[in-house]
Amino acid sequence: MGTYHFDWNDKTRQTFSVDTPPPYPSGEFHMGLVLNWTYFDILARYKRMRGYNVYFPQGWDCHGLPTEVETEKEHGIKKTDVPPDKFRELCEELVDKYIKVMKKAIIRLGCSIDWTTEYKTMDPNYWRRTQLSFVLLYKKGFIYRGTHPINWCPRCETAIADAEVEHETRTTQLHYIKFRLEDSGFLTIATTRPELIPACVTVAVNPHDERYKQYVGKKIHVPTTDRTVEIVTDDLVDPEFGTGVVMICTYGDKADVKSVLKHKLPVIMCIDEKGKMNQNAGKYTGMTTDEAKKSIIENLKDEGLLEKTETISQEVSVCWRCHTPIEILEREQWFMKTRILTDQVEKNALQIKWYPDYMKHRLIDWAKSLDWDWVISRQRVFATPIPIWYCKKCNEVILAEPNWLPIDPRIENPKTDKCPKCGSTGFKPERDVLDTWFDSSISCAVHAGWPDKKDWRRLFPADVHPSGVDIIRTWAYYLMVRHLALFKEKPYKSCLINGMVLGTDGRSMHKSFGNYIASQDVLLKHGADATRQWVAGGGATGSDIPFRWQDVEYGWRFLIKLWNASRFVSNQLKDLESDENVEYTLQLLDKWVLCKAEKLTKNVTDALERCQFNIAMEEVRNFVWHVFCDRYLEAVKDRLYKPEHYGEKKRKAAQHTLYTVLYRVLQLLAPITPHITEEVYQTMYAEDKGYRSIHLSPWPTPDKARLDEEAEKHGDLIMAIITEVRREKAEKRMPLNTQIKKLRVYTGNRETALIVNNGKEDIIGTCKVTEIKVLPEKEEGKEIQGYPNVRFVAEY
RNA sequence: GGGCCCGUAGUCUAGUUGGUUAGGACGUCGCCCUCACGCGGCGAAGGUCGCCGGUUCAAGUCCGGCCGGGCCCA
Repeated sequence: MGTYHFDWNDKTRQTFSVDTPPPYPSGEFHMGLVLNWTYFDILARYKRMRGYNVYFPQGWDCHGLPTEVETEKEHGIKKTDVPPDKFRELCEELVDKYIKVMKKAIIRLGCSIDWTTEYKTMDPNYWRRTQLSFVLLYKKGFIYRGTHPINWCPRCETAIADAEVEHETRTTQLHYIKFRLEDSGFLTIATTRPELIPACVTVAVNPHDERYKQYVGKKIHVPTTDRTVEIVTDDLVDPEFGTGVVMICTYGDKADVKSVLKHKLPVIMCIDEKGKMNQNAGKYTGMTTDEAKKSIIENLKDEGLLEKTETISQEVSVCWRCHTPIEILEREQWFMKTRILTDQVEKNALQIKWYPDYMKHRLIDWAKSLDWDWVISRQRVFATPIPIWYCKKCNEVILAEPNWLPIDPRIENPKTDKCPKCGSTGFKPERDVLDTWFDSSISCAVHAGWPDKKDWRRLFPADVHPSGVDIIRTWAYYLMVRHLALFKEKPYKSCLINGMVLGTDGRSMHKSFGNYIASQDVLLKHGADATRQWVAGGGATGSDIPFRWQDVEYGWRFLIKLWNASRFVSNQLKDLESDENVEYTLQLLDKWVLCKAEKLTKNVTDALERCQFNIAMEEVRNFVWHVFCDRYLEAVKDRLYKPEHYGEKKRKAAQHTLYTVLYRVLQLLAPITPHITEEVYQTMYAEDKGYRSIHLSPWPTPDKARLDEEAEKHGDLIMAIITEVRREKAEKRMPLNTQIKKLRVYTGNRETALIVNNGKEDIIGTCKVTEIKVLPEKEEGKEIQGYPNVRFVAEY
């Protein structure tokens, strides 16, 4: 059984399950994923050492349009050129290729995943579960089919959900267009989308706008058409925008949808699924929206109806995958009722532990802001089929039974002879497929073993759901609504948020910005452990972190430092058979560093409990580099080199301390830098400690016996004296190894004198002192920083 | 317009419930050439913690206002 294997049969240890987000197999494991995966791998490794039976699965969220597009390109075909199952096969080949590449990157990064759990959402065994969840939600009344305004991406030619719509600021032209009043005269409206004039169903002004009160209720002629519409008032109209008169079209934006509903206006669609003008657009029929816009403006100009045009910047709604501006179309689609769950979402979001805490607002605010239910049908091929047929005669919906699944209605008929309503035997399949989020949003239940494992609730809800800040509104939200609807239970107990990776220029990292760094380059240059240090130490959990080569290099230098320190310790321990049964007399500085190691253990443990990886990282790096290496190792060298002078028991004490502290440090670092710690463990400790891997060793708990506050305080004083002596040598531009003939330390009192005397051997060894005198008097001399009464005089 | 977050040395950033001299990294400037490491070591300089006001014995931290930036949503 592998080191990271989850033991299903172990009922004694507590479980800890990670809801690993299955990534989209794009073929590149980018720095954002490195950040994400490192976070929860640190957590998984930490929990494993804490004694949990850690469940750390890995899946792949395979379906989606980018793969369709690339498959079409690669094979020079259109998705409709071949049967859906054939096209699916071609997509699967591509996805498998990309998964291989990404899997390699995850392994290289050192993630402690249990690969026996690997799954792909495109496997029939997975979409069986997606379909089952659809069937169950249908039966529970959460699924409905309806004709509603929906977001439509004309490039992808599919409906998309609110969560898939992003907003961008773009500069655009605001056209001032004269609409002829039926009586006489004109009103000038301002619009950025003149191509929608054929779909204009009313003209609106703000009810409080004095300028236009007289026109309310009057009829106005819609240019390019032979229609007139009534002028209405609407609070949504901003009197400051343009002329304060706007046209309401079906549909220009979501505000139009509200107005149409409010004023019970007709719907005139003039744009089709491909983003072209349809027959409602009159002479503009067949043009693209851009062509129609140009043409209409030309015509209005000719008629003298175009007053002026100005350039403004405007928020445009775009498709998050391709950044094409979306249209709002009215189409028949499948929906999941999500808004009825909003109160539940809020209640559960507040029960969940968020890292960091304020991220819960992202989920709650998003849930509350939704106007529409979730549109779950997509007009694509490479996705989970909707398990529905329609009766050819009476159009009755025939829902698949759970035991028919998985099933593709586009290929197979329902496993029933006749329509349950009219008895007819002809069926037509639902050709639409499910949103890919419908696949991935049951991950918590699927990871736990639903529906096949009887005891799946044992791993449900997941202990942690890790998520990028950008996908809280999709992943975290959809998980929540789906599991609440299916099981009346929240899907995860805690949510660990990672920020975005920024480029060295401070902007978010994008290929198009020219600030893109491929994770492969980073991993190849400095290795996984250095890269993971950049993640852990780069910034506070949840905040965006900039990519900096210097940070990775620092991590890499730290590894070299740790490696060399381990080498040194290993050399010094050559004659130490085993740490057991060694007689030693701990010296002040031994107790000092042991005490500091205990405090470090507590601080790192606390930080990891709170998912404050940056704090854990800094604590342990600081200790290893500055306390252990720069101070303790340097101070103890003399004692190690000259047992004949100090005595064997003092040397053994140093050896014991080195052995103990290095092991502690390796354990504390193991979750963050798994490779180097394992390597050192195997060569120096494995035989003695007996654990197969450092990652299976029990997490250290602070040893109260070693929490010697007095020794720490006294050691700090000895260290301060050493520092001050060095500072004087630096000030006098003398080499550090300059021999001091005589060092007099004045302590001001007898108590302090005893303390210094206790550590004088370390001062002698570290500062190269021939003779030291510790005197309780108060005398002139160089003051020790932080100890105003302690001074020294050195004779060189 | 609403919500959330942020503003700390030249640069990037840490700072849990308010409590010693605001921590770290990069960069800069001296010095060392010490037998684990020069991918080192020892030191130094550099901060009115955006601005204004308040609460408090005590504010980077809490409250209010202002200025500036980011994200999400209208």
